[in-house]
This record gives sequence, C-alpha cells and structure tokens, in this order.
Amino acid sequence: MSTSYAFPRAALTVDCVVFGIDAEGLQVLLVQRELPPFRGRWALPGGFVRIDETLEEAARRELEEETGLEKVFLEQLYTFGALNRDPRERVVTVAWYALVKLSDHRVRAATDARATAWFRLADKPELAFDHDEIMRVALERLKGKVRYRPIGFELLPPRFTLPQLQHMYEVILGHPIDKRNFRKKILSMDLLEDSGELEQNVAHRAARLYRFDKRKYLQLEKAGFNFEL
Amino acid sequence: MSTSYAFPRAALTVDCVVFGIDAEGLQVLLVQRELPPFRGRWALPGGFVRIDETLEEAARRELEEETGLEKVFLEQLYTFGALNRDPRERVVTVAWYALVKLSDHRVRAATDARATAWFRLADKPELAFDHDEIMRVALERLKGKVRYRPIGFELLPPRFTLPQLQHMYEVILGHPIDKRNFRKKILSMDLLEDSGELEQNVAHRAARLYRFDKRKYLQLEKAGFNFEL
DNA sequence: GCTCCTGGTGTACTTTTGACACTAACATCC
DNA sequence: GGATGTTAGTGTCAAAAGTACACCAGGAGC
Repeated sequence: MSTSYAFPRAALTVDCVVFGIDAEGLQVLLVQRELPPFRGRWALPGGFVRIDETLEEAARRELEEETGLEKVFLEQLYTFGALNRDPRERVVTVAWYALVKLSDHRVRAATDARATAWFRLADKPELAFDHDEIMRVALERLKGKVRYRPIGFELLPPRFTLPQLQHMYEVILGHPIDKRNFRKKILSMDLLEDSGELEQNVAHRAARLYRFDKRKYLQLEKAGFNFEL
Repeated sequence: MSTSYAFPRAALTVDCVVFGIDAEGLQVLLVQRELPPFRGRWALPGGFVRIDETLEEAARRELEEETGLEKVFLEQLYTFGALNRDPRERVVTVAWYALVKLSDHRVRAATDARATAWFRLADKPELAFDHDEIMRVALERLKGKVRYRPIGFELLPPRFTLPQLQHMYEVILGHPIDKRNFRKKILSMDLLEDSGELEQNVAHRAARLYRFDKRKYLQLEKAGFNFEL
C-alpha cells in the first residue's frame, strides 16, 4: 500500500521531552535507538504522526508505546523544521514536553525490549538528530513557565512536603530560595491543602504533607490571579 | 510529477497572524480566499510548506507573496493539527504571528490581484478553517508576551512618542495605564533613546520622539534583565 | 540523654507599586 | 493678539511586596 501526492511532502513526527525530578535533581527520560540512523544513540521518545490522529494523540501514543507513560502532563513546545535535521529525508517534528511524577514511573521494565532510561541532565549523552537542541528549548520553557504557572506540582507525588516543593523550584530555577520567604509566598497563594499527616521514616523531624488543590487553582486562574513565584 | 509514500502523509502549511496598530487600535491583516474551500471568505495569509524550505522561510515567503510584507518581526505561535480543520484532507499548520509597523504598510495595492485588507479586531469577519481559533491563540500570546518582552516596539514607527507607546500597551493589554507611572517605569529600563526631536504637525503641544535602542536591549537581555512592565 | 539532622517560624528594612493634579506648549479660532 | 482647546510632561506620598536573617522543635540513632 502506498499513497502519492502531486508534490513531495515532509514527514511529520512528534517528540517528547519528559522531565522527572528526584533528590538528585532534574532527570529526563530517553530511549535508545534500535535502527539507523543514529542506531544505538539515545534520543527523545517520539515517532510518526498517523493520518488519523491529532498531534497530541500521537505524542501520547508514542509516549505510551516507548516508555509506558500514560496520563502525564503534556504541553506543546515548538515545531522544528530545519532542512537536514533527519539525514534520511525531510522530517518536521512537533515537540512536546511532559512532566511526570518520578515516584510512579521509577525504572520501568522495558516491556517491548526497547531500552529506556532516566538521565540526570548533567549526565545526559549527546542525543540523536537535533534532540539536544529540542531539550535545550524544553528546559528553557520549563524554567520560564514554572515561575508563573503552578505546573511544577506535576513533578511531585500527590502528597509532598514544603521542603520537597522548594527543592523542586530550586532545581528548576537553578538558584537557592530563602525558606521562610518561600513558605510565606506559596502558602499565601492558597493552593496547598494540608493533609494533616506527616512524612514517615525519616531520620529527623518529619515534615507535613500537603496536597495541591487543583480545584482552587482553576478557580483562581479563571479570576486572573497571578501565580508568579 | 508526483511522489509516493508507504503511508499517507498530512499536508503541512504555515499561517500567519499579522498584527498592526494605529489610533483605532489593533488590526489584523487578512486575505480573501479565491478558491474553495471557503471561497470568498477571509483567512490568515499562509500556504503550503515546500520540501526545500524551513518553516520560517515558508512563513516569510507566503507573507511576501500574499501581502507584500518583508522583514517583519515573526515568531512561531503553535502548531494546529485537528483532524478536520481542512475539509479536503489532513492538513497540519504551523502558525506564526507577525508584528508590523502599520505606517510602512498602509494599504498595499493588491499586486497579485489577491484582496488583502486590514481589519480592526472588533470588525473582523468570521474566518475560514480554524483561523478564528488561531487568531485567539495569537492574541493571547501577544498579550502575554508584550508584558515581559519589549516586542511592542515592532508595531510602532522607528521614532515614536511616549503617548504612542503607552497607547500601544493600553490597546494590547486592554486596560488604561497611569501616565506618570508608565513613563517612570519605561524610562527606567533605559531602552529608549531620546532623538532630541519633536512630533510635527499636531494641534497641541508636541511630544518628544524616542527610538528603541535595540543594542542596549540585547545587552540587558543577555544579562538576564527583567523587562516586565 | 545527647547528638545530629532537618522542619518550622517572625520581624525589620528596602524596594516597588499605585494613586493622584497641576503647569507647559502649541495651534486654532475669534 | 488674546482666549480657548488639547495633549505633553512632571513628583510625592502611602501601601504593598520583597528580601535578609537566626533560633527553637521534633524525631532517630547512638
């Protein structure tokens, strides 16, 4: 089966930059390529957009197929269309970035025999295609967006402590934050709900566990509230 | 001549939301479609991406061909890929937004017999395809971006007065701004250069003409300066 | 029960924001 | 040429937000 067109057409793909966070800092999920070009090199999870699925559907499908991730936070990043970004032919890719709770998706067994792994940003190998460039743009976007939209919660488990939350901001923004000022600010936004419970199994004073109150967030957002940190 | 592929491929297009500003407010440049579908309806300037041009090249080429605009400020907006956004076949479009100095491009004669016209946002007719949606997203982006990046200067002539500048912000942001606070803030950013000259031919006190100092802007941007208004 | 470690709290100072009203300059009309 | 109309241009004060900073609390492990 094949299809022909009056003019040659670029192939259309999606690629996803998947961020996670843990005590070591930001991590990114990569897959190892099984086929040329760049066979054996690490790359962003992604693949061809089918004719009967939307771009977001394609991104979610590829994420699920290649990494097992489902129902993650996903936003469109940018579309990359340099002429020679793929050595085989003209390929335009719509890039997305995803934020996942690392706790949930720790080290997934590679069910389809595809190697997938989390890399600390500093340890990340050189990627296939222009994926290093895509990652750079994704990181920049994440840094920019986290400051004025509470999307960082997508990286944390459903219940988290204020020190964890602060640590996340410090890791993403790349600078330390004053503990007292941070708590004052974040609590004053009224987005956090105290679960009434404490951290378990820590060798020091246990921290309170909070939940992100998405309902309140949506209300406040509608009212034009400013979430700048 | 035709080309065939193992799998059907989406067609790839670019579309541009071109903003201009004058005393009446924000305007958008539209072209009238000559062919079905949506024959006779107004639409965003745009067209197919050729196999040997980048996405930005395609956007600039289409802008030039359809509206005569060259060398405008142009940034990628978002990529739209809903399944039925074009009734003929699957078409994915990479949307861009452009800011132009209306003074330079007032009412261009339609050289290629294509009707092009500026519309005030309020008077805009219902557009072809999903172009109303694209415009909505573009306007939102413009509102967001103008607050923390000095891109609004792209809408003004090379030399402009502070009242003109303030008017531009008021029109885009949709609310009035205090004159004294606005001047204090914008002058303190040190982005404006006093040309030493005054407005001409006005029936009242003439305002000083300023220039946007792009060199200084690039320096400050590199230094991580915050341009929030 | 002492030590180690991290969680949790308040205040004083500085900077930024926001509200607000009058004079200056020029053109036009009488 | 003087009065009128219209927009440009200017400073201060009060409130709010941001920033710097140091100690006690609670639990685990020895």
